[in-house]
Amino acid sequence: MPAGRWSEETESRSPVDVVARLGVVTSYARNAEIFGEDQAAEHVYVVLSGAVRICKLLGDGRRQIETFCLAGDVFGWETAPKHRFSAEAVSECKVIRVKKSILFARAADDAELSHALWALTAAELSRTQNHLLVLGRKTAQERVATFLLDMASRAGTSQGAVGVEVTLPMSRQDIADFLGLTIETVSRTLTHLEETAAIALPSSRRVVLRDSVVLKRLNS
Amino acid sequence: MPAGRWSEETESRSPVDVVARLGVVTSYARNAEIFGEDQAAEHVYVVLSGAVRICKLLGDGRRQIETFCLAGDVFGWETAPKHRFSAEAVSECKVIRVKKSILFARAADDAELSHALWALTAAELSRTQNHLLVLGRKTAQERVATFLLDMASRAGTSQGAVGVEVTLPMSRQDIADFLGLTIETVSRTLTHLEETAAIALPSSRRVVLRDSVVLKRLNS
DNA sequence: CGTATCCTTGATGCGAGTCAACCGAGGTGG
DNA sequence: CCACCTCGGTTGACTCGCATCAAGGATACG
Repeated sequence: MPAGRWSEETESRSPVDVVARLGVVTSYARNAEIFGEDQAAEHVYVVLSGAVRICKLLGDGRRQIETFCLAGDVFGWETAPKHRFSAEAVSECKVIRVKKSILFARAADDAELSHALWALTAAELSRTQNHLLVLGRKTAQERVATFLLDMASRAGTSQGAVGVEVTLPMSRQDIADFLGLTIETVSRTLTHLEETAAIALPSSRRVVLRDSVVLKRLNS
Repeated sequence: MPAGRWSEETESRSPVDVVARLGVVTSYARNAEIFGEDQAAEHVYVVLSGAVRICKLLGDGRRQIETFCLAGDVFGWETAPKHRFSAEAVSECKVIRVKKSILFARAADDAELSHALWALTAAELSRTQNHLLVLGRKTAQERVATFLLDMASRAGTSQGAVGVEVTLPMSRQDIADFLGLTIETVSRTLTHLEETAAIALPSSRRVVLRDSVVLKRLNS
């Protein structure tokens, strides 16, 4: 496993690998809680396989999913001593858990690692800011289209290829709570996109992006 | 100006001061653009006085304000070589502009500064994530209440003091674009909060928090 | 005093939420 | 093997909160 220099533009494999080598692997069952809100934040996690949802709850049970973490993504990241959100396994998944104290100690005299930690946080901030625009200003159709394109690009498919099939690891409820919609609206919107031939739905969890021009127009 | 050790929990004055000493001061008129979307991101900024809005636009003109930066706040922060949002002066304001390259060079062999940069980014991420919950799941009343409490606490008033008056530097349109609402809904909601004695509005830009219990219940 | 800008208020419409029924894929046990 | 249940998803009828459209005030400024 080569060290690989960190560069500002690319999300090099290196920092995640560095983190990975310092921790231990744990498995979680579907819907298992990895950590809860207000729990002590002692670890940082890297997803190896499966998917994790990061969520916040309101007193009356309303839920907002901040992000979904797929293989290679890092979460648990915080300066605060307590987590300000919870993390749950969307599907059966494996994650690496690393003590924050160990990581920080190492970063203190490793400028490269230190920069990598910062870059990862900045990247997450950028994604979160994009999502703000989605939740604040986009319609249901636009939200769903944005979500599908995002999932497709994260699944590593070549950008804009026609007929790409994406398998969604999460339920409609998860999608709804991520997009600030209800389960019914998500379902109806997907049906509508299928009726207008923008996508195909061979099964509820599998989506084929048919007309990426239409989807991208909805994306902005 | 003492160096002051950076501590993980407190937002020490030190890192901002360090940044401040490396840059030059510039003034901007109301509504002036400080930088635009897709412009080269060569500087980082610190607000000295006044307020700045950070925004993103959709093709058809819909706008989402990501955050308002007040005195002491840092913005412009990004790993990417181009800005992914624009920054505009909400009111007459003064900011310090620092070359990112200089700052980064310094951070490379100053672990403390490096940690400070990371902590600032993490803090902004945390605020952005809270705002996701607001935009995704809160009602208009809750959004406005959350906003008012946030502005009050940032204005440095003692938490929860009754009768605190906050002066809002931004227009109703700015508030609406921050909260994912329309100007009319913001106005009506403020009127409604006034009618129910939760707040008082001596003038349109000045808000007195009368019943912080009601406001806090709306906050979650 | 006129005008521009910002804010408020009212009437009306629509997109998404709510409530409720139904469908279909597994899974389990008689 | 089939009856039954459960769980996730879809669909329909209706409601409601916020947006839209449209006037009308208030404040500041030349």
